[in-house]
Amino acid sequence: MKELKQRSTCPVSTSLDLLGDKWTLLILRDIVFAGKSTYGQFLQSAEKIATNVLADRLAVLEAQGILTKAVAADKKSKFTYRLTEKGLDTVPIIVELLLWGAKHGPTVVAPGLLEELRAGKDAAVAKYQQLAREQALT
Amino acid sequence: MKELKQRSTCPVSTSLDLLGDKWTLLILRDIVFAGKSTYGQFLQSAEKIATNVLADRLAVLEAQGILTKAVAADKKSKFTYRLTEKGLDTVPIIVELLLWGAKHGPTVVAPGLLEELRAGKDAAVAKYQQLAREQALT
DNA sequence: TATATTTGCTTGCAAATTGCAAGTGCAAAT
DNA sequence: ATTTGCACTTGCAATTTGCAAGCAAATATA
Repeated sequence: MKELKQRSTCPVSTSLDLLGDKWTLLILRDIVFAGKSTYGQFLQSAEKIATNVLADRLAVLEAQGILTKAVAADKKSKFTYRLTEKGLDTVPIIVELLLWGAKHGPTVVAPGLLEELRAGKDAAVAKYQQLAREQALT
Repeated sequence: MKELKQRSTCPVSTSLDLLGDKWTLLILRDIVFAGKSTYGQFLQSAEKIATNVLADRLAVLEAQGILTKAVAADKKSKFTYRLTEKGLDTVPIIVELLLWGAKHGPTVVAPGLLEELRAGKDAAVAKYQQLAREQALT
């Protein structure tokens, strides 16, 4: 089991110990905003994560209680990754990264999403968290 | 000049291309929440960043317009790093990381800060942004 | 004026992480 | 019985990180 080393007691630092890399939050983004849940789906994202890096991150995220791994409902040879409540609590972080990137970089955002977030951030965050919770039941 | 490679047009991904590592946001945290501004001060933080990594990150952040480098007011042999408006816009990201870390990890937070953030996130963000702006004038 | 110290880096090198390509094992479909 | 799909694992090269030391210019001290 890979233990996570904590560099300090600062909460920003502690969050970055787990989330501070180029891939982890993209996996969580895929679950929340793209409704993805399987290894194969994560591999298909535009950023092209390497297979070993994906496997490593999924293992760390599961070990840290950010997501759960379960046999898929339809196929026993397939796994379904879902966010825990701790994982759902990262949605505000992802949203702020999204807003910053959309404001300062050349990006493409799903139509309506920016407006929805700007109109009411808390409500939008709650909505996407709830959607992810409901998917976990199917 | 180190060019930043963009993995996709997703705004979350674009933000992580620049901010997605273990050190960059800690430097910004030090400026916003600890009032730091010099190379030597950044080196003294609890997380102990390596000198070459710090030099590299400061160069990237300056090149990307997140911070500005200027000769210090008191000493010509000293430099002062300050946030640009683009840099100040990362404060909400840092705040969300702080809140997540404080909720889910064993951390120590300055007394009153959590209460201040929970009482009114937007107002607190605006306050710390304004404080950083004012420091830039001294 | 000479010497020491402060400040902000740079350099060299070992260790760890990442990226790429290929391969493996198991379940399910054909 | 064989092939396909899915979830990884493995090997290896390239990049990034961490650590220790060194360096150069500006300032402080003797």
